[in-house]
Amino acid sequence: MTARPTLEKVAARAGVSRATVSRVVNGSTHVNPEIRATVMRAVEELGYVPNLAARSLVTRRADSVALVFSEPPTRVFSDDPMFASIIRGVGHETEASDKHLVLMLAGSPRGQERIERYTTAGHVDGVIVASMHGADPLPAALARRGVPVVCSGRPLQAGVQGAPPCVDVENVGGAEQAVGHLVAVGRRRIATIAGPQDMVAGIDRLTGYRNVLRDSDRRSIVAVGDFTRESGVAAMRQLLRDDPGLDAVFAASDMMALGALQALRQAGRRVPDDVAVVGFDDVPAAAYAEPPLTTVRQPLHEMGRELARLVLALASGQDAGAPVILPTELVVRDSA
Amino acid sequence: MTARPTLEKVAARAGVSRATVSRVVNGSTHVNPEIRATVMRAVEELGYVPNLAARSLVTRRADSVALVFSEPPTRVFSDDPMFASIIRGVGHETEASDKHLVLMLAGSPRGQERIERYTTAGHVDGVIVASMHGADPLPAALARRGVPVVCSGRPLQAGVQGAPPCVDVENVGGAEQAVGHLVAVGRRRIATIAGPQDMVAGIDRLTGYRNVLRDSDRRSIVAVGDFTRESGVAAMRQLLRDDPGLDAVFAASDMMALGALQALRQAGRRVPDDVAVVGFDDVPAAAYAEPPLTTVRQPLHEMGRELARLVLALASGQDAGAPVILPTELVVRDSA
DNA sequence: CAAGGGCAAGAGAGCGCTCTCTGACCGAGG
DNA sequence: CCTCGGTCAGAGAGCGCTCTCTTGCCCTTG
Repeated sequence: MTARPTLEKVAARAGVSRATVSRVVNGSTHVNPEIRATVMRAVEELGYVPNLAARSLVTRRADSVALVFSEPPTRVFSDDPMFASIIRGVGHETEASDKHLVLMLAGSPRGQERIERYTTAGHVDGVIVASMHGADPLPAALARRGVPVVCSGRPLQAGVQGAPPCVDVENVGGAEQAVGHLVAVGRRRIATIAGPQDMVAGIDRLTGYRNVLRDSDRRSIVAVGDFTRESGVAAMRQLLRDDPGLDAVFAASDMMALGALQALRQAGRRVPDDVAVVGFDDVPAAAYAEPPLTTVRQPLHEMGRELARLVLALASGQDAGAPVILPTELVVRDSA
Repeated sequence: MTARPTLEKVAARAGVSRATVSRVVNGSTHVNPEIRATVMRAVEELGYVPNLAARSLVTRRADSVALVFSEPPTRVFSDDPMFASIIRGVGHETEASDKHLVLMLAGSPRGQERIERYTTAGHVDGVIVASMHGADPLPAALARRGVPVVCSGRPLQAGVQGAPPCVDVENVGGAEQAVGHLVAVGRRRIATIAGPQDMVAGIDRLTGYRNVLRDSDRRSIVAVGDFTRESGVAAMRQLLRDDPGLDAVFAASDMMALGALQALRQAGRRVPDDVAVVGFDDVPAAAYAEPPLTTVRQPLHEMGRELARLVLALASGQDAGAPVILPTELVVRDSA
């Protein structure tokens, strides 16, 4: 690694002081255009790039944002295209603001601690916590130390004063759309494969399901999965045992819906003729399922962008404002 | 944000000098155990966390690694679970080495330039370039400036002196396994849906296909896709037009294989009875396809880990060594 | 013509840390 | 007795940058 030029070097070359070069590099006004040009040339010729560590040391800004997945990454990253979309959205926005994105995956408990140390140490301007579990202690810990933090997904203890700002989708509303559609097409015995009940998305989507059933005077038939395909298969089988006469299923995630499709096929039920199926997420695979899956689309990319925008706003001293809730949209395909 | 304690503060509290605290914090030997304990206590009580910017400024290390996806991220991150696996693998390893992971997605040309500036500026100890396009100028630019760089996927100009070190999978060998299997089960007219011919993975897998066909005295039937599902559908249709009598297809990616499955179904061909299909990648969806897809598994997670290990080794001054080529494995399911 | 105001550039003090160098103190050997 | 080598803690010099403060200049004004 060859020695990289410093401000000092550039200043010497341009025949000005360090301070002036700094002003030019940082785009300050109040610099004589002629001198500015000279400095620019020197910067160019020397290939000068500011040392961020030095800058960060004095400005106490890091120009970076941490994106934390504090789940054990196995589940998080395997199947689920959602996380990639969020990452993309966040990256999109951080790039636009010229910030860097530090990705932290909490594999081990040691990783957890590491993340907490790192993020609370002021090495980032803000933290996006994409953990879906409500019980995650990280957001609160960060907030306590004054680090700007934004959560993806309404935290479980929401409503409590001091809950960190968050970005979420209309989980209740989306589920209502899905189940409402099932009701509208005349289904009578509508079951659900709920998500894990320690995650807000799991809880809220079940709430939406129950809301519609209550209002339409139907009995609820519930099995619980963990958002994975395998759990969808198991839950569907359970449902078929519990109520062989069911004629519709709302799955709280597309992966579970795909699993349900598989279980239904194995059980000899036709979709949607015998059993209508609606999922949630609109993952790419949903459109290619057999039959193509009717589902509730969430704007993941937009969610990532919003997350980044919000944390950046907080980092620049603005107030949090109300939680951002993004709309969902029912995508009707063939399965219901 | 409350003022975070500095080394100075800790030193004052422990009644020692800054240097001693530094020694303790950095785990140097040659410190009296008693004093060490006192210092540790002070660190604990004050909640001291070292300022990385300051440390980095003097040590000229960044303790972080950049992972660059220099493709337009649309394709990269959408469907493809591969990237998530690589990220996970890299994250796994960086965490183990207590390094940070800076993720950079080149969306725009401006992003490209930004990445180049950032990575060449010495703000990271090393760079992992996960661009699959052989023509990417970034690795060479980095190598020129002395920044440790590792590529995922053998670069196109390999063999040329000064090609950066890389980690790749047995693309040729994997394709040979796949097509060999097709030959072994008695297929006569074996077509391929090749990947893009400006990517090494695309080129190499086609080479593997041709190798086996040549040796087994069969005619090659080739259509080219771009690794996406949609392109798989289109290519399969083309193939069916070109040679309606084909009885097997090797697709250079699972997504294309899934597309092929769909096109075959629509064309009324049974898989594997009429046409056998083999994919490449072993994405999670492959196991759930109708019928479950026979494919070539690549150890993506391991690839990520190896990538990280390699760049970390380079960063610590070790030599590159030969390219790391990870083995692939034929996973026989029902489609062939 | 002197005094005041405004603006551009330089000087210099750190930001928090590491690391070399110096100095103090100990026990051993001449 | 003094010297020598060895170990461990402190002193202090920066790392490259930003930013406040000061200085110097020119133009306006009384």
